[in-house]
Amino acid sequence: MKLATWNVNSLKVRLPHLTDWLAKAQPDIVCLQELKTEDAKFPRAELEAAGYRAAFFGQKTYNGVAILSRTGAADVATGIPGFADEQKRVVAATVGDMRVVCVYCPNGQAVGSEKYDYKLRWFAALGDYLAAELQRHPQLAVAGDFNVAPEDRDVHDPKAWEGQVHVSEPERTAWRALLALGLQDTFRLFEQPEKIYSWWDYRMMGFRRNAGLRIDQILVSEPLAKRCTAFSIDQEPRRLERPSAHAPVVAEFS
DNA sequence: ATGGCTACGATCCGTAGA
Repeated sequence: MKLATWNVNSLKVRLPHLTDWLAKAQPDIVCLQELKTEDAKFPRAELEAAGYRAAFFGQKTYNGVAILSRTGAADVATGIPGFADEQKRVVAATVGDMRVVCVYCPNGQAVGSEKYDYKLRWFAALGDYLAAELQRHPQLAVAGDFNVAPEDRDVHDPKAWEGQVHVSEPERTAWRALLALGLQDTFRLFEQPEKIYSWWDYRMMGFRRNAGLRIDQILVSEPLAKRCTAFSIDQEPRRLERPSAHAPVVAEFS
């Protein structure tokens, strides 16, 4: 069972990349972020032709998330219950025996900004939500763009990034609070080479220089961690013309 | 050197991303 997550940065622009990748990688479940597409314009027919049904929570211009699956999803929930938010950042669904929560965590813009405060409040609300989900669903996966590089080894140049948004201590503490609920970072379940990232800046040839951050993650509950057999980040789509800045991240389960 | 891409929705520039 392959579970993937990919921030596509416009589903409309990236649809050819996405359908090509689905055909090659053959994932069973795919969490998508930054659709930048309202629900009425969601490319349902194209994705169904590719073999995937979709649960989506779209928004014009910004944000927007979806869960694609071969088998279809049950008990779809949108947003964070009890957290009023205009921004469409969360969709959850049950696929087979797995509960999947797809998240597009706020960027935060700059430490100390209004958006940074929103990011920290949003993470606190997400933590409350995931605690409840873990009670109800032992086989829980939380996949998406967390917009936090958890440790310095997840950052190409920790010195340059020190104290900046995505790596600041309050953000890392908020990210670790999710693990404290009983979730594990599938990337760290395996021996990993150094300098593995999931996002590279469009500017300054970020990808060619491997100037990246590992901000896209798949977190899983203990029972799912025991079933996790492989992890990979597929850099191939990042090499294409007009790529998303993010690479697809994949975890496999027995 | 505080820039540098990319997408979007609005026009031919501003906002946002990370």
